[in-house]
Amino acid sequence: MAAVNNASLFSTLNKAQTQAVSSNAPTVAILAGPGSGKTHTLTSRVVWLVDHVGYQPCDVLVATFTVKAAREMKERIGKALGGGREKKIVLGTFHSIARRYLATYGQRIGLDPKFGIADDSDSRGIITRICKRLDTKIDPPAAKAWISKKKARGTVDDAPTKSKAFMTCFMEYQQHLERANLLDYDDLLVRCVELLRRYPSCVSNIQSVLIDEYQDTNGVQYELMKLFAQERRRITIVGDPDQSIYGWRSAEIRNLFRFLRDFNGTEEISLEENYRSSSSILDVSLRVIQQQRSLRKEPTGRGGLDRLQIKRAKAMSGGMIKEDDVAILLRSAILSRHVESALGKSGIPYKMIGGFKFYERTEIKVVLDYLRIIHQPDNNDALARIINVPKRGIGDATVKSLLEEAERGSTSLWKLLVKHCRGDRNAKTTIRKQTEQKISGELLKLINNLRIKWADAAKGKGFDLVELIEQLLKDLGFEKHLEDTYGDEYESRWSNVQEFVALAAEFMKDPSLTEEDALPDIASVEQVRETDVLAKFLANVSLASDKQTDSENQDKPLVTVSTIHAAKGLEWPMVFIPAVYKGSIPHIRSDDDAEERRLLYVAMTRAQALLYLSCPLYGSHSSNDALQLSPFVEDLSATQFLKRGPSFERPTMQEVGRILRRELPPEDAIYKGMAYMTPIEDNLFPDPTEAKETGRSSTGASSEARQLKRHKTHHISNTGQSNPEVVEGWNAPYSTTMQKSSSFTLPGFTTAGAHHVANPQEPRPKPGPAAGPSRRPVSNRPPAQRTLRGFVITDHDQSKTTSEALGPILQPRRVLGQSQSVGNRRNPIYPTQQGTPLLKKEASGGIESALTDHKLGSAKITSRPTKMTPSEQPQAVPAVKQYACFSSSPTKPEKDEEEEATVVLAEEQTRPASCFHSTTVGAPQALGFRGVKRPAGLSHEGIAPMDRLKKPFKPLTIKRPWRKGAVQPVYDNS
DNA sequence: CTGAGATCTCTTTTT
DNA sequence: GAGATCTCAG
Repeated sequence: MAAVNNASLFSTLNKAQTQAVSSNAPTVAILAGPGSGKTHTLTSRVVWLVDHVGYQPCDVLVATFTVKAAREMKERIGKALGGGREKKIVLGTFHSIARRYLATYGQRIGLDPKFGIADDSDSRGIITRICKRLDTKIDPPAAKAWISKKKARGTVDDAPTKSKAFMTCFMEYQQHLERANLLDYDDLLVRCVELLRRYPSCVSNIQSVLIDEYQDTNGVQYELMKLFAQERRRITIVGDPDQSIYGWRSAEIRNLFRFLRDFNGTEEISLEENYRSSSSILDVSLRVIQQQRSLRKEPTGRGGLDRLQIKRAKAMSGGMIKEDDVAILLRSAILSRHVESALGKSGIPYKMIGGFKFYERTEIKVVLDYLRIIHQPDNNDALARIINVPKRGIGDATVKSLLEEAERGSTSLWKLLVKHCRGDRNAKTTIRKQTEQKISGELLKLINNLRIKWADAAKGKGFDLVELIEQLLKDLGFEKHLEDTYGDEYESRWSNVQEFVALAAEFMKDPSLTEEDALPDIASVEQVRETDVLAKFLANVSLASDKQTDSENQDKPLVTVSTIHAAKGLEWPMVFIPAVYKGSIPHIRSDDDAEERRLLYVAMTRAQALLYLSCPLYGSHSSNDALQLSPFVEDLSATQFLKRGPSFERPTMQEVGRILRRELPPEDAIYKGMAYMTPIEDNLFPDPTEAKETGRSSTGASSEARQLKRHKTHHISNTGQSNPEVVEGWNAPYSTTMQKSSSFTLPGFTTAGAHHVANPQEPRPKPGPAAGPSRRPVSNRPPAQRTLRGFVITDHDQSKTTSEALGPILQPRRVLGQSQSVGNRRNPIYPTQQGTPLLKKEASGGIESALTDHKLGSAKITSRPTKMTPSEQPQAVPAVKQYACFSSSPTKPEKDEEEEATVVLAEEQTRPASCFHSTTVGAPQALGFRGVKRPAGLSHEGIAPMDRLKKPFKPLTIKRPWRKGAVQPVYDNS
């Protein structure tokens, strides 16, 4: 069997991947950059382990970090493995796997098998209450973060005084959870570690452990991984430190070291050679960008909105690009509102991933809380939340005092209420007669009834989860309640509830879709079989806080709107990142700029062919300040903002088609299809001059902003469902355009012709249609690939290497021509540009060019004499969008540069869309027009991924007992 | 004390 | 643009 399977298995793998998949080393570390086929490699390895090595699927454990990744992994393994065998694999997020072990074996460590999961809002609520009660000055969110860190990491280093208050809070919190029989997310991991330490037999069957996105592991997860694998110590990890974006969740890149240290003889494999496809993407994208650049000279239009771009892209590609090829990635989920409403108005179908939490909706939470109480009446928090929903005449004050009373008496709220209604309570808190009746009759009775029914159901009385929920809704008069509370808005709320019921039904139909299957039986180890569907359902809700909507919408192509975090591991032909402004990315509340930078990097590398970054000019709410472009792209944008949005001209689309390996329909077919709409050019936005005419010259940012706001409301009420393309884009007078544009609060627009494009790996040798996807030799190294090692070096030798490597970049100002973007080491990137490579040392020292090329912003820093002083910088910013295009096309002729300077100058007053172009380097201009002082260097703190790329490559310093390719450890695969 | 209406405040990312 | 919090009438 092996032979046949292997053939097909390896046919889709390149050499490095093959090596990774079929490695016989007990521990394998696969280090790879974006787009190098990590997931594919990992899934293939699972297949190999099962089909070739011969492990039972149930003896293989695969852990991921996000639900989506788990789902995808399962699907892909399922496809590759066949026969539904993937269901036997212990696969899921760390949390979900931990939960399964705890549910099955947790009793051994004194866990009540009916434990519930305290989700984020539960924890927050509990901690907030504790903080209030303790009357400490500590900030609940801070306390929460501290506690979580402490659990996830084991230690927290901070001032002892701080720790003390936090510690008290921590202990109270823990007690509270225990009383309510809850585990929070961190507890799932911590307790599972405890379990597996004390009872290794629970995982004695596990032959091999595989970890996806290893760079996201935190301390506990690392322990857990080791414990999962304790029987055989066979582990495969896959990761890319540059995509480490979960530092806030205590992910520690350091775990890579630990891994290499703890597992001597780890085989390390870089998936460099597989960068082929991406590399050709780079190459081709280059040309795409060029096409766009050539358009810049036409003075027709500028700016644009992604929703329009989407339509245009679709039209101009004759349907080659469809909605589902497009993703809009956001730093924060809240931003999706704007995007969603804009998409909605344009009639573009979309789906939202991440951030948007169905189960967090109030109406759903109420139902869930009832279910949780039915499952476990002692859940005080849940009970307290719904005790007065629907209104029963109990107010906050009473609830609070009841809760305190319960706490004092070491009992639960539920028990207290039951007692009270039976009349054996020495009332400390008075409850009114009327209220008492309601509680007794409507709440306690209702819940008790359902509990009894549910208990009977367990004995096979044919009462399932859906019926339970429906009964609950009926008994509660929930629809009426919603109507009373939400008025005309109630319909959507009620439909959410109905959707929830449908989800429950789906869950019942096929629990394995949403939730894992039972853990494998282990001879001689006794298990508690999870029989309670309700428990599983609730756990699933807590651990997979998003619904799966895919099933119904699969026929229609949908644009994806997603948080960047949730987009990790995915890719799309066309990607928009519409909020690249300071405060969003890096986020205002983030204290780790390097991580924010990686985040942007992750976002950008999701793009296969087309990448657009944009920056709105104003915040959406009451901010008087114009938004500033994210410092991460400052240097890029300074040179690469385009006046206009992208043009999806035929040559461009042809290249896109090549990248995607799709066929672009013939020209006539395309134009036939777009008879009545879609401007070919993106000229939504007025010229600077026109902007002035519309009365938009500087009157101060704040009044502008206000004006904007008015426009916004105005617009919303006035624009019907008419074809937005026509209305706004084309025939409408500018005033309308402005209104329309301002209605979209993420308007500014920075196109980036693919991140890759921003930094060409090579000079385009002969820009010709020959640039096919597979043409490039595999020697091109994916930049990020090395970085894992780069990182490793970093820890040892950081200061030195870094400062040397980054020295030139850190220099804030340089004179034109003196420095140059970091191009390909072997070949100066832009033939026409003068200047020397930034990193001479490396240039001679031989890091691969690609490593440095990959750098996003800083690789491109070049500068020229400042043309304007800071005092010339504009104060006011009219409402026009900015478009930026990251490109890497060759230097423009001098003339062009002059032109550009002029354009930028014009923007000084009127702030039209500004246009940057990487090749028309001009950071100072950007400086000028934005009125921002540029930081001394991009990489002021931490080592951003792209910066790390600049470090010379060194092999890992960790000693290993054998060399690659030499003696391999023998599998004891008896 | 409750409940309705008004006002303030925020807003990361995921399990 | 929703949630938490505050204010005041009953």
